[in-house]
Amino acid sequence: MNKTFRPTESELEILSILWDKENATVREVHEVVQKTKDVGYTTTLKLMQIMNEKGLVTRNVSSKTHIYTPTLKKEKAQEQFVGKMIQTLFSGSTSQLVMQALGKHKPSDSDLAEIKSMIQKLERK
Amino acid sequence: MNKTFRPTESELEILSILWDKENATVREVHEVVQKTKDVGYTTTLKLMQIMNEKGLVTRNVSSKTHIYTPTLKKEKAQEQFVGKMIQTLFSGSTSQLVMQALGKHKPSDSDLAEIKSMIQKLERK
DNA sequence: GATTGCTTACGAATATAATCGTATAAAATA
DNA sequence: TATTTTATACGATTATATTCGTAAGCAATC
Repeated sequence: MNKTFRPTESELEILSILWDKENATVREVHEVVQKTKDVGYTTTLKLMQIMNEKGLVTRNVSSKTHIYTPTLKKEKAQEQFVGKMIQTLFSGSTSQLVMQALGKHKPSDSDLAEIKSMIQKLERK
Repeated sequence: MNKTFRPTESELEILSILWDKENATVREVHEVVQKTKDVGYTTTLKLMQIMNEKGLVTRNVSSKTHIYTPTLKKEKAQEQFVGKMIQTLFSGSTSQLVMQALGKHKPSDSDLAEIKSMIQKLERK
């Protein structure tokens, strides 16, 4: 079994910061959050405490300043959100999602090459 | 200018039904909603009334039973959600999203061919 | 040792989303 | 025409998410 987490918008923002840094203190996270949102320190603290209760993160409490680590893996979250999006917005069609993404946000040439080789691999299956 | 709507989860579900049917009455929408969620008719009604206030849908009131039409276009919603997802979950990398999608949900051969031709078009740009 | 600053804990306020019950009117039907 | 069915309107409740103020403890600095 593998519980499916459904992080809220704010939680997702914090998670993406944690994914970036591997792990971090509330202050470190808050410093990044502040760049985009104007909220108080205790707001970020509270959110991270709630995320801990939900099991989205764990924390190391051995020193006064706690260190938070995400338990939900980035890949898992990507999988969940992409899957959900394909269902609700693209009528279950992966290719439609891919076309939309490529059309609106063109990747670099090397990225295109990478995608191409992936498609070739898929075709051989 | 072009206001960016941010439909909630329930609103998105209703929108996807409306996109499918072009337009529909509350009862028609509710019948589909009921297949997945166990909620009362007035809940669906209320949601659609709120969506009307927000401008997510318009409605034709000329007969007793109102007919609702989505104003937010499916393509626009796709664009918004895909863009947001690329930013928050894929560090701004379109190709990463594409790879994830292709890896987890393999499209049909004809869809793959379609994607391939799209890539070729992009390469020429 | 007293003061200042940083940290967590936690209750409470506020905002937003979702749900439903009831009233009322129109239409369908008995 | 009386009754039943179906629709909207809308207030109220409940659930969930977000925000912040304040208390208390610890540590660095004065």
